[in-house]
Amino acid sequence: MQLTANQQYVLCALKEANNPLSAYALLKQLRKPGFNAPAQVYRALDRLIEHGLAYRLETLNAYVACSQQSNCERSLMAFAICDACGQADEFEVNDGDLRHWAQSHAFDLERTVIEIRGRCATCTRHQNEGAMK
Amino acid sequence: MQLTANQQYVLCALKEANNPLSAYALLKQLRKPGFNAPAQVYRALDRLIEHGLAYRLETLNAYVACSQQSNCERSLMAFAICDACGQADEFEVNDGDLRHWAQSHAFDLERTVIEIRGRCATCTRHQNEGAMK
DNA sequence: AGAGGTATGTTATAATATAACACTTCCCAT
DNA sequence: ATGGGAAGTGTTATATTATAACATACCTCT
Repeated sequence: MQLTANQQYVLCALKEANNPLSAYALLKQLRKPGFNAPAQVYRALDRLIEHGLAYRLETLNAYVACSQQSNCERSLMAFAICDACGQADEFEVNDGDLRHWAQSHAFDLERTVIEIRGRCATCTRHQNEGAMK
Repeated sequence: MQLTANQQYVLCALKEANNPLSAYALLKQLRKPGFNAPAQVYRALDRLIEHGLAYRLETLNAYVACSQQSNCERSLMAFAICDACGQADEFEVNDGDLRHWAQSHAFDLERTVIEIRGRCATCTRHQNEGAMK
């Protein structure tokens, strides 16, 4: 898989970010390398997502690089998104339940989205410390 | 739980629709009863969602009425969304896996989103018939 | 009656995403 | 080698989704 220059720019920006980035945040960052319009960002994102190198977080309208070294494509990834700090953790889940429902309802499953929202360990700890004063 | 007039209008519109409706589709439908601005729709939706009477479909930016008679709040609901006809089926899933991940990572889970995309049984059948000509 | 909370109507604007079109680049089949 | 097609690019314009802000209205409890 060979990435174009634009796709590499976007992927690098996502990898260097600590948090998910919106398409417009990416655009802002990539003005210097020559990005001028949202379509450029969205097109690169589309390809990256197609190839499993990035994900769109549906509950956030934002994008992240795939954090797994190997094949994200083989397994189902879920995201835990912290509402306090914005970090998104990717993890693998067993989708047996969903596949079972799909099969028993003759639903031809193409794509699965699983996102959980809440507070990450770090932010929960800080919140508690605050409360203890 | 007592709904206001606006909330009832929105809930009825959602219930009568076969498919998920966008906020602006709702607005368009509710011009006659006196809706004039998106904020009116969004506010009503917020309350309905808060009370478990409606859901937002994150992958669709659209809204549906809860299809369960009883308490959707007690269990985790997932949606199967057909990319051909747009229908969204609500069903209950076991989120043991996710809760387990959250617990073992000290993630304070607030909300879970599960949506699957694909083709419903009916549309898959029609597609096949089409291909058989 | 009046204070506090929630809902409402309204105007304006922010944030996210796509359409459309002309042009380029690259590959490879003739 | 060449020209034809697929994919990518740069650009302008616009569509779609969502929120901010603020004045007013409507309840409910005292």
